Amino acid sequence: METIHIAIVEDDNEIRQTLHLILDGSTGFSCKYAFPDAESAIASIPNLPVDVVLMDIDLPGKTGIEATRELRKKCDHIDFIMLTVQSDDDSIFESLCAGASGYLLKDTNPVDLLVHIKEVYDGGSPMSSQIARRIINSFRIIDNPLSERETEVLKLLSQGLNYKDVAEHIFLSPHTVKTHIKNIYSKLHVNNRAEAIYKAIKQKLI
Amino acid sequence: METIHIAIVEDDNEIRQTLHLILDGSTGFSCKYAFPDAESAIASIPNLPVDVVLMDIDLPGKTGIEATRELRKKCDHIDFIMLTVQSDDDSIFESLCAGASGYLLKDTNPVDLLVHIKEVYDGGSPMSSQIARRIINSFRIIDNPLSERETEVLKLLSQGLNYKDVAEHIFLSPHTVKTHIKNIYSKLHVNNRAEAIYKAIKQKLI
DNA sequence: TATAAAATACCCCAAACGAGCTATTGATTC
DNA sequence: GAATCAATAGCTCGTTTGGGGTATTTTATA
Repeated sequence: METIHIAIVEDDNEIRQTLHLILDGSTGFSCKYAFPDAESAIASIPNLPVDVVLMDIDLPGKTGIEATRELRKKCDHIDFIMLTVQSDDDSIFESLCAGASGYLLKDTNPVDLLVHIKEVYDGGSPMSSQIARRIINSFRIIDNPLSERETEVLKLLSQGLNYKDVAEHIFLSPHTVKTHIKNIYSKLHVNNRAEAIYKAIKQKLI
Repeated sequence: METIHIAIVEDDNEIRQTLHLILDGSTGFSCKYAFPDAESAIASIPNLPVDVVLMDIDLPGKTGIEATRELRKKCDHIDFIMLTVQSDDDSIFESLCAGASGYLLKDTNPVDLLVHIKEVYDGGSPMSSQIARRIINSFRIIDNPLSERETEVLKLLSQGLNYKDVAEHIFLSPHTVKTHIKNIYSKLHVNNRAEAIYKAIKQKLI
C-alpha cells in the first residue's frame, strides 16, 4: 500500500506532537508537516507533497475553516479532515461548505483516526454517527426553511431597503425586523446580508 | 369563422359580468364560463371546452399568475391572457414565465379586447405598447457595465466576504476594494451590497 | 498623442450592521 | 400539559459600511 502523506494544523502543542508521532510512526502513513496556525499552513501546504490535512477548527487568528476554504482553491487534490471538539451545526456546515471531506471529534482514538484517514484518501467521508445525523438533518430541509415573514423581509432587503425602511414598509418595529434578519442568517448559515441574498436567490427562496 | 370559447377569471362582479355579456354577445365568440377566484377556475377549466382564458392577476387567495401556472400544465391547448391594472415588471415577467400568451391592461376597450382574443387564438401575443416595451427592456441583453476586477470583487462580496477579506483574497489594499465597490454601486445604480448582488444575479453579471 | 477608462490607494465620518443577549405572546405539536 | 416555533420587541457593543472627497499609474482607444 502506498504511503499517505499527512499534514497537521493544530495549535495545541501536546496534541500536535502526539498526533505527529503516532501518524508518522504508522505503516503506510507519513506525517512530516505540522503547523500551529492557519497562516503558516496556508503559506506552506500548497508547496508540499501532502495528501490529507488534519485541520483543527479553533486556531489563533484565522480559523481552520477559513484555512480549509483558502487551501481548497489552490490544492484540490488534498483532502481535509476537520478535527475538533466542537460539533455545533454551524461549524459542521461551514466546514463542509469550505471543502472538508471529513469531520471528526478530537476524542477519536488513534487507531480509528488512521482508518479514517485511509477512508478519506480512498474517497470516503468519515464522520461520527452523531455528526452524520446532524448533516442528514441539515440537508433534509427540502422545503424553504424560511417562514413567510422572513421571506418577506429578505425580499425587501434584496431591494436595497435597510431595516428601518423594511420596518416601516411592513408596519413592524425595527427591532423585530432585526430579529427576523438574525433568524434568516441563522437558518441560511450565513453572517451577512450579501451572502444571505446570494444563497436565497440560488435556492430560489426569493 | 369558428367560434372562440372564452372563460373569465375575475373577482370584481361588475367587470366580470360586463365582460361576460360583451364577449358572449359578439359574433364568433362564446363566453359561458366566469369564475370569481383562482381555486374554482383551476377546478373547472380543465374539464371545459375553452380556447382562451382572460385571467385577472389580483384575485383573493391564489393569484391569477399561480392559476395560470397550474392550468398551463394540464391544458396546453388553452391560451391565457392576463388582464390587469398592474403593469409592473415583476408581474409581467412572472406571468410570461407562468405561461401567459398575452398581457393587457384593464382599460383596454371591448372592441380591441375582441381583436386581441382573436389574435391569441390565431397564435399571436397581444399586449399594449407600454408593456411590450417593458418586455423588450427586460429581455434586452444589457451589456455588462462592470469591469473584470469589479465582477471579481462582487462575486467575493456575494460569498459573504467583507472588504478586508476581499482585499486579502486578491492582494489589494482595502481602500482599493472600497473604491471598486463604490464604482460597482454607481454603475448598477444601487447604494448597498444587498441590492447590488440582487441586481447582478438577475442580470447574470455574477 | 490626447483622452478616457480602469486599477490602484488614501482620508474622514456618520449611519448601518451583526452578534450577543432577554422576553412575551400565540400557535402547533407531541 | 409541555415543548417548540414563529412573531413580536427591546437592549448593548464594537465593527462594517457607504458617501464624500483626492490622486497616481497603467492601459486602451480614438
